[in-house]
Amino acid sequence: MAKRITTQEKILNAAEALFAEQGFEQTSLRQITTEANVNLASVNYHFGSKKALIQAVMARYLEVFMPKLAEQLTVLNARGNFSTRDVFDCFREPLAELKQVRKHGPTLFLSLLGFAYAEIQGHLRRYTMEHFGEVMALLLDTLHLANPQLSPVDMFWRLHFVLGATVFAQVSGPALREIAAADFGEAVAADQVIDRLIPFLAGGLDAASHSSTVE
Amino acid sequence: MAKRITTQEKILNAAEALFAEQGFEQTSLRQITTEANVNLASVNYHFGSKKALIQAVMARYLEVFMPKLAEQLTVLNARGNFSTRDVFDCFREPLAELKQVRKHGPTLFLSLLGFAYAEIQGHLRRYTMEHFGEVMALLLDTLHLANPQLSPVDMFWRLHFVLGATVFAQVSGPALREIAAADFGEAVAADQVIDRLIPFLAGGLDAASHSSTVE
DNA sequence: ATCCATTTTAAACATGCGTTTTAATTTAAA
DNA sequence: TTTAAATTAAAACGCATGTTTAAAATGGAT
Repeated sequence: MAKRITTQEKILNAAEALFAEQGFEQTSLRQITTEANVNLASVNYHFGSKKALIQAVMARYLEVFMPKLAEQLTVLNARGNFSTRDVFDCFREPLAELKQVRKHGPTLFLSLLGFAYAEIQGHLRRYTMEHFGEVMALLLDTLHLANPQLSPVDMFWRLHFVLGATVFAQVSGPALREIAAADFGEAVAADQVIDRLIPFLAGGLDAASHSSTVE
Repeated sequence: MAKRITTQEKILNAAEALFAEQGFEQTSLRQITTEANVNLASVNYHFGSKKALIQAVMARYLEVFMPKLAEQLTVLNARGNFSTRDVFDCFREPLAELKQVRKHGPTLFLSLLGFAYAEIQGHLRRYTMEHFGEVMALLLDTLHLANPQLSPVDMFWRLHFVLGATVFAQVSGPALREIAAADFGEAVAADQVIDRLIPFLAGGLDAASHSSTVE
């Protein structure tokens, strides 16, 4: 009664695991096909190119995550009178929803997103902007409503600072957790990193702008 | 009376410019030697390998920056009674000092640091930790003194969130500045990104810890 | 001026990459 | 069962990389 796993799925599963661990550019098709026990050429047969494979891996998560996030943000906007913290909490549920895609979906997705953002200079940039664009704009508007004292351009920059910190925490998370465990004897689960991160991000976003703090 | 520029210097100058723009792995030795107008093999002759060249490029800045930073932090610790903002301000002077190394030294160095941190999974990690280790520990202690309400392990994580946001702002800075200019009609110089960043970071670091904000 | 170590040069090497090709095999419909 | 399409398989292609080799050129010291 075990579900038949197609070659495409075998490739996607092996690819996403290796991508999340090493990044896109550092992972070769030969690694992927070896791990998936399929022929090298099958990647180009089923997906056309490595670029297309990367997009397919991302799409599997984005198509679940993005609508959910947009929905949460829309609800919050309709409610009105909310804080920065409320905006960030909109991410929790859509992220948890990714467990349905894959067991460790939330963690995998954040790692993938991290590498995608890190390699945004390359071919992923256009694709990312196309799919992130409108949700990003909605997020930007929502954050602006939560922090009307900040100008839109200030909010733009701070949102990207937030993304940078998040992405980096995720990408270098394993290494940092290892160091933290060694230096403080305190093991931290991957999920708890986000709990540490959110107050930091909210505090940064809510801070007074530079123009009003210049001495 | 123009100072004689050696082949090694020509290589270092061309390499650092390309590294700061594209990252280490994305820059080939052929690009570097073409830009520097030297022979391809001269890199391996003078530096031994590409790895060693990368370290030489970083070392030129680290050897100036790190002692200056340690000095500033030591002075601040001796003074006592300081804020997070004071700690961050310790970075300004050592960074400005890099103009003596190179005209656009501060910007170049931050970009290089960003890529180094981003590629920390590779061979740069050990080298980075060796040279950053003790200064990082001093920085951590100093930040803890500025924020005694946070536990050391909390501070550890927040410091890395800070580094992540900084690094990312630098690495993806050019692309973001382009977008900001298009969307807001507001051109932002590279230096001003740091002015936007510092209040954000200080606000994040000073935020209440998660344990006291859990609902 | 000669000699020897240093440096520069051109060429080739070995390796890994994404992709393409061509044939074999499997699958499913007629 | 036959037939045609879809899939898998093995091999090679073309290209770019870091590195090495061996000869040529350079530059001081004797």
